[in-house]
Amino acid sequence: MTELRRAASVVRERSPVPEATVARLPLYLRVLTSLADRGVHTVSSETLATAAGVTSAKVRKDLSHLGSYGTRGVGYGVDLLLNRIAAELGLTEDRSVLLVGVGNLGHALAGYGGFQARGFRVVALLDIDPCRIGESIGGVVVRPLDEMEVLVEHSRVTIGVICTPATAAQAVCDRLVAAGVTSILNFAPTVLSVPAGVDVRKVDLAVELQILSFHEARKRPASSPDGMTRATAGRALPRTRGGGPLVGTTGGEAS
Amino acid sequence: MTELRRAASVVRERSPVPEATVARLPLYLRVLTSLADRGVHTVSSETLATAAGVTSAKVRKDLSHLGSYGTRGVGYGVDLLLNRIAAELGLTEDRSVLLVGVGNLGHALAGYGGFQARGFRVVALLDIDPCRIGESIGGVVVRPLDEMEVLVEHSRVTIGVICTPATAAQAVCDRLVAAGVTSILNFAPTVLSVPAGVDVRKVDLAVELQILSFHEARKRPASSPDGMTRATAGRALPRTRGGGPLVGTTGGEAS
DNA sequence: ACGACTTCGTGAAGGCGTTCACGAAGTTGA
DNA sequence: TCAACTTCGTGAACGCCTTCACGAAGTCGT
Repeated sequence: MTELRRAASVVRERSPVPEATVARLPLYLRVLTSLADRGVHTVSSETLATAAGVTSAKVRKDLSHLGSYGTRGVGYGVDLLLNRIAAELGLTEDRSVLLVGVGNLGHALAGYGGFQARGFRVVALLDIDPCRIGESIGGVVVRPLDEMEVLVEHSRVTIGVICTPATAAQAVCDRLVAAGVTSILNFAPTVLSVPAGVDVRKVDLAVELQILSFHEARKRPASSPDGMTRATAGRALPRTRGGGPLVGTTGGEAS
Repeated sequence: MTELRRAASVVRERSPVPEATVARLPLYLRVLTSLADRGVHTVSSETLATAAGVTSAKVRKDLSHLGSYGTRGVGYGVDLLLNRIAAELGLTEDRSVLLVGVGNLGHALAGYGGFQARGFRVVALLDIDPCRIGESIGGVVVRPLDEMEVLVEHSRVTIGVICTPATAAQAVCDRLVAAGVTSILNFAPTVLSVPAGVDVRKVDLAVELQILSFHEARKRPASSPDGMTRATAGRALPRTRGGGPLVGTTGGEAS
């Protein structure tokens, strides 16, 4: 107000969108899409909050980072907000995705409809196993790993999905980065190291279960089955390792 | 003190473990398991931190919530710490898991080796589609949805995994809760409402990609359709968002 | 036109988590 | 034994995010 307002036509935000807000934008987007499909034209922060499972204050604060797109006394325009969030998430142009490792999980992700439904196109599938090459999943043919560089160059892929065993993940990651991929979604249970400027997000399915298990343990206080106290001497982890590999192969693909 | 302290031998901490710490314990557990397999007996917070991709201060603070299990000047005993974390996560007794919805993703999760490798047993698979019933995945046979209540009762399952389409998720969730399940891992892209006392964690694969897309959009301002190719790949800090033409084409929900 | 009502946008306060810095407590070597 | 060194455990400061509370700004009914 007192400050000289930059009256430029472009939205000159610095980078006012907190990471926590970014993580919720896809949630709002999903709700708004559903509302739009049902023909709803306006929505209040309260309604949107309930549908998204958050508080209304959070919704308003989050959306305020994108600018003022609401109308006081009415709410937010569904279509307007929907476009605004889609733009903020960079979904106006569809993003191409390359998936490496068509094993158990990779195969499922390749055929997962949710990706395409929300603006992502899996343009290439890669695997090192000759048996899998040539197979078609969701209209995309599995190609040998060596074609990675050519594919990235050609199709302008910027996002890579790693579904390989943990042991191969870092090597694949390095090749992806070298080829020009700048965002990686990692499903392998291992920590990836990448140069600055490359984003990595990881999804570890077992970790989610372990977190639930933690809370379960607090609900049912470790009932001692035989009346003996928990003073086990040996390994408590019920791992049933048959042979002992040198490198810890916890998890990973099992095909 | 004011409260009668239980002198039991078991650790009876209330819940001084912050949620953020809980989320990292599985990570430490994975690293420690790997170290144990390699015959390493002690590890410093610095080494553990590097392997887990966090800072050493964070490791020490996290582990301090579990008690003093380190030795100054030396580090942490790998086996000791491994057992301690496993106990904290409730993994000393193996947790049974029930999976509902053996579709694309559910099928992959049922066969995912990572669960069993880390102390979880998928004891039942359910689906409503008659065509899928009878199929065996990883040694477990797919059963009709109606057997849910009996199975939960019998096998003492406390964790349920939902891999159904979004439209069916809430109904399945309600049945699970009614049957006695108190922790739910939800892969369906919808918000589940549950009574107090039930924990829900959600994993939305498309959301992860959308978050990556957000950061991609900031790396490459997207406006110029054919500006630079790869020559300037890397740093692009001075983001200058151009007012992009919004063509929001976000598809509807997918199965 | 205008008061009543609804809802957004936002400063302020509070809570949680991360990072820093350093004393405490152990080991190692002579 | 004792000094030098390593590393843990932790109080304190800092920053991010959430929550609260309320003014601002619009709509609606008469």
